[in-house]
Amino acid sequence: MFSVPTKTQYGIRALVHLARMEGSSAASAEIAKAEGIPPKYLEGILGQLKTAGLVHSERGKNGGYRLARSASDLRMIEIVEALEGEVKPVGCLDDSAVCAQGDCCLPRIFWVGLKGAIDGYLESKTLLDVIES
Amino acid sequence: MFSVPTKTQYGIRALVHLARMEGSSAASAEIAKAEGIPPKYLEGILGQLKTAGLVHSERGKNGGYRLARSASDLRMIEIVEALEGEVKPVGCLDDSAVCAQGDCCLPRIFWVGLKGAIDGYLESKTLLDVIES
DNA sequence: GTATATTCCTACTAATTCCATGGGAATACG
DNA sequence: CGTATTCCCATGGAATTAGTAGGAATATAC
Repeated sequence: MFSVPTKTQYGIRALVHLARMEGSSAASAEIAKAEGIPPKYLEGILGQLKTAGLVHSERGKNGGYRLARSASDLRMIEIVEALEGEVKPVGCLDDSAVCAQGDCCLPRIFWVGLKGAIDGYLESKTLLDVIES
Repeated sequence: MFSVPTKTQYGIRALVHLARMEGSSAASAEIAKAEGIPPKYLEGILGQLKTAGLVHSERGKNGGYRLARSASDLRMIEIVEALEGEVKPVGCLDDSAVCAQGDCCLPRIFWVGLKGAIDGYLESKTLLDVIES
């Protein structure tokens, strides 16, 4: 239950790698080799992280990726949401009047609470915390 | 991210239904109709809940299901684990020495913490909490 | 003891999501 | 110009989830 997709695990490991570069950049293929991540797959993952503004990139020879911010300023929830979208245990989290009958939406508050517990943890941790743990 | 399978949502709604029966039993088909759950699918779900000891059942005419314990004594984590297994964000939660190289297992502590946050919430809530929320 | 309502068991299919892979265009450096 | 890199789009296989189907076993009521 609640297993984390490889995409997210790969993404975090890639960011850990970048955080250790101390400001200099690393190429996708280089990270992939060091971390044991399928190279082509990682390209896409880094693309998503770039779109979300978590990393910067430079093309061409000597190009590569680097963190957009310091590791202490990168919250884990940003990373997770960039790669997999918002934490959303069930579809009807917001809308309290979806179901006309039955107990369909009764557990809604319960799921909202679960989202709160998960979000709270992910917001409390930064990339630096992960590296130093 | 972290979406809850329909099986678990259905299972919880079925238990909510049973909790409201005040001790008397309800047939699977009856619950399915009232809650808008595919009948044959619900049969299997109730079977799992029975195997886990969360409900009791009686066969034959006038048979059906009832809660094995009072709603205030049924923790939500029991229900989730009965239907989907243990909360396990990543595979290598226990073994701290799985990965020989790379940053594969560095984030382990982070995932252990996430499991703790989720488990903590699910342990703190009972079926009665869900009904009364 | 027969009809009926129910759980219980096993297997199967359909749909969806996850996990990549492939080919090549655009860009930058030397 | 040659090479290393990001970037973009499409495709395919694997795994999981979701739901169906058929019928055996069991209990009740008449």
